[in-house]
Amino acid sequence: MDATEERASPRRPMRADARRNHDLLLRVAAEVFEEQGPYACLEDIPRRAGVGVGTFYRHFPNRQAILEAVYREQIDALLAKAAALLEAPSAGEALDAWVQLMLDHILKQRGLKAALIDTDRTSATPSTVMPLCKQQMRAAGDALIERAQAAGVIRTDVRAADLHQMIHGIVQTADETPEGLAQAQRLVAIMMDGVRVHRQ
Amino acid sequence: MDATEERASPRRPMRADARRNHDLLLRVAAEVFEEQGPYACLEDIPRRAGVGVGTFYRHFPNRQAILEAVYREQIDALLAKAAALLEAPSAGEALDAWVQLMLDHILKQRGLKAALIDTDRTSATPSTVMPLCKQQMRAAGDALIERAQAAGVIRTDVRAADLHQMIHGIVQTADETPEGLAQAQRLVAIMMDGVRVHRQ
DNA sequence: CATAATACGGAGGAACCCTCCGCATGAGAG
DNA sequence: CTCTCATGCGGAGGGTTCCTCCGTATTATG
Repeated sequence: MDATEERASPRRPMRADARRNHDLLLRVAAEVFEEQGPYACLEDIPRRAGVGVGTFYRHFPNRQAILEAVYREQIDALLAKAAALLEAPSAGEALDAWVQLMLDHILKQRGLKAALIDTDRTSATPSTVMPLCKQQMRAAGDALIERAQAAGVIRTDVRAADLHQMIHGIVQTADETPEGLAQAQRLVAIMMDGVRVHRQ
Repeated sequence: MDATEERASPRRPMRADARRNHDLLLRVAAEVFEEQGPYACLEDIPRRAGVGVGTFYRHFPNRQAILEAVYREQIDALLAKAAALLEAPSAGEALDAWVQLMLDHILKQRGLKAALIDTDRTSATPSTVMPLCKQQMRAAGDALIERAQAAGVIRTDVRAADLHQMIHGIVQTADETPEGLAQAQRLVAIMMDGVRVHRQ
């Protein structure tokens, strides 16, 4: 689940210094993209991490690779939280929490995702990471939704795909301004109200 | 209205060769971005147009400038069509046609718009083009909506901003695949059905 | 036609992306 | 602990792209 053990599989389990640098670069890359956007100068990453450019490019041969790795990392964190929410006492509150997590995630990462789509469109080798993430997110959402449906708190004709498309639509069109964000919050709340079962 | 007369205002009316090159570069740039996406190599544009790079960069000093100009051009074309639709005999059909135009526009230009948002975020001078376009599009949409409302064919509690946010949301989250596009068409149709007045 | 204002072209500096290869270091055997 | 070698590191440097600068060419005007 935690990505710190990735890249281990094929033969040997990756040398200790390589693993250290890999993880360090990934952390620093997330920082740099957060500050400067997904088209930040890649050489800033090894520079800030205090390693050589060669090291960086061996771990992540191009922009697509590092963007994917950062994205993957964030999705993994989200999926872990979704799994934890499955254990929460209230199925309805767990679903609400999940929706809020999705909202924050989309808001923060829409630039990164757009860049990923773009580099993917350009590159010769279409990414497998994005479709996989989508599928995993959907599965995680469905689990939470089914539990809430079993508890009788939300409508039974809704699936994760529907929820995700609605949230995406609302959030991606939101302005970057505080009012835009508040408006997105409001619309998502209204949407979730429509999804809930209201007994009289 | 037509953008061929822009850049004329401040003092003199722009030399003939300059105007020619400006318009030519704008046309070629639209082609190049269409083929290679908004992060295409800028030098391809003057090369393909058969002029020097210096000429290109004098007219459009950086990527943000040329992206904005191309975007502006497309919005102008849309606004002209909206104005024409105001003269159409059926207010209801005019609104439907407008929605369809919006849908096509968003589908085709979402990459360009994302790039614009990104270069804007990076640049020191925030663009005034995007907000202006948004406002103009909204005004154009409102005019068509109000006419349809006066004709009694759509609900009276809807404004262009609502329609735009819904269409944007649906279209931007659509897959690039044919099914994704068909799905977007379907959802927009459903949405418009909800906006219409249904007499019994 | 002469002159001044304007525009053109492309060389070149700076930034960036990525590759390559000589050197360093960690992992496992003895 | 030492030796060996597979693995990893660093950074010089080549190719590309962005953009600037300025000598030359073209257009507008009297």
